[in-house]
Parts: sequence; C-alpha cells; structure tokens
Amino acid sequence: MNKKKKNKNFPAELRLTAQRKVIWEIIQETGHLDAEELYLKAKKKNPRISLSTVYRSLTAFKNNGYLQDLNYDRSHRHFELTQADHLHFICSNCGKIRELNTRTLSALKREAEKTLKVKIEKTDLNLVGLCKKCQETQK
Amino acid sequence: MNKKKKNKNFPAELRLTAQRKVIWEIIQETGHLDAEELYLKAKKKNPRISLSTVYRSLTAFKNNGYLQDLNYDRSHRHFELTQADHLHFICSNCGKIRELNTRTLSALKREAEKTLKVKIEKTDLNLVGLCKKCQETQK
DNA sequence: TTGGTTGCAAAGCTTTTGCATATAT
DNA sequence: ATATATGCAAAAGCTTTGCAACCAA
Repeated sequence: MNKKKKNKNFPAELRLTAQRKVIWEIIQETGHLDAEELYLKAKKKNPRISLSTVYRSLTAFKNNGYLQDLNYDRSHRHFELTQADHLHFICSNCGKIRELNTRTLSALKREAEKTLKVKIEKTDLNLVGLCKKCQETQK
Repeated sequence: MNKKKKNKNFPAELRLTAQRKVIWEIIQETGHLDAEELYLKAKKKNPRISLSTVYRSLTAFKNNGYLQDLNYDRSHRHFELTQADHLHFICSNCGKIRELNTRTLSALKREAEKTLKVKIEKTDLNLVGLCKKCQETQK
C-alpha cells in the first residue's frame, strides 16, 4: 500500500527501476535542479546510482514530457518539472537559482493583457542579480 | 581617418589588436552569438584568429561591461551586447513580438527583492500568448 | 524470455590554461 | 621597454556512448 502510493505518479510509459524511483522522488521534492545536484542527492538515497543513469533518466523523463530544460542552450542541462510559468531568480555571481512566487505576477499579466489586448498563455520571467550571500561576500 | 572611424567605439580600456578588432566588428554587426559562431565568422575575416583568442576576447569584453551572458549558467557561453531589461510579448500563433512597458514590473522587482532578500540587476521577461489578431482568427 | 536499463570506462564537446612568442602602447 | 595578448597544445569540466551484465514486465 505504501509502495503503491509512492509510485502512483511515476510515468506509466517508463520502467520503474530502483534508480529511477529515487530520481523521480527527488525531482518531485526539489522542483528544479541540475544533473550534478541530482546525482549527489540520489547517491545518498541509493549509493549504487551512476551519473550516466542520472543523465539517461533525465533524458527519458524529458522525452516523455515530464521535465523541461531550464537553460536555452543545448549543451548544459538543467531541469525542472514541466510547467507553464517560469519564475526564477538567478544569482549573477554564484549561479544559484531560486524559485519565485509572487502574487504580483498575476497583476502583471492582467495589466499586459489589458494594455496589449492579448491573451497570455505562459510567462517566462528571469530576474538576475545578487543573492543574499553574494551581496555580503562581494563587498 | 577611415581607420579612426572604424575603431571609434572600441573599448578604450582594452588594447586594440587585429584579432579584437575583427571580433568587435562582428559583435557590433551581429548582436548576439556564441563562441563558435563568432570564431567561424572571425576566421573568414582573419584566418589567424584562434579559438582561445575568441574566448579570451569575449571574457575581456564582458569583464568591461560590453557584453553579457545570454544564458544563465556558467558552463556554456552565449553573448550579446549589454542592454537593458528584456520585456517582450510573443504571440504563440504568429510569432509577432511586441515590446512591453509596464509599471507593474517595478513593483514585481521590489517584491522579489524584499521577499528573497536579493539585489536585482536585470530582468528578462517573456510573455507568450495570443495577440489580438490571432485571438480573432483562431476562433 | 527479452527488450529496456544500468554501471563502468572511454570518448566527445566546449571552454580554460600554461608557456613561449609576439605586439600594442 | 614592458605589460598584455596570442597561438598552440594540453588540461579540465560536463555530457554522451559502447558494451556486457542485469532486471522489470
């Protein structure tokens, strides 16, 4: 029963291996991450996971529409759960990415729809700057 | 005189070498590109340019504020001329791009800075949806 | 049973770096 | 004159791939 619950949302098209189970769980918990972060977290849960498997799993999830690239180039891989809106804060110094959650966005959308007379389907917003830690360090 | 004109906008802080002159010209013409594209174009103008020089020049221009990364991760390099915020509306049907100008954005920035305790340097916002014309057509 | 999945190690790419040479100022 | 820039080749990251062993369905 517990097992069933845990794997309930796992993509039906893909084989459920021990490694993928771990990777999938971390993705669900974390939201977005890159291959390296995921690998480190996965190894804690299951030391037998290899980096190749992490990459191959990410590719498999992506090909089935569960994940999408965060970066707009093809040579570096950074993933997140597929979603309509991208709202991230990216530190220009250390590269750390944080999710953004603001109610102001809906106001922004409404304003744009009204002003431009358009219908917005999705948004992609990146704010770039210095995170708290880097603000202190850089001084 | 012609020479002077051509190099008028070249960064005064940097030494003007034959290689950098070519690279600088291409950047001015092209707007944004990655190292590989730039390398290929530069080689046509001056076959003696090496890839290392392209990378080092890009780094130098960037360090002096003339270029900025287009991608927000540190392992792949894609550049463009330094410019203000990106605020576009993109129609998902016809691809038309419109500039966006909204006062709500500053509220959004302030809210993010306060909530995340970060310092925002630039924003990159894309709103995707249906423009007025396509809303009517698609019905 | 069997076709998909994994680990390992080797290969591939893009980007960076050390060093001797060349060059802008 | 001398600090900076360059070319080359080697090194360094990150990602992919070939292959034999494994395993979910």
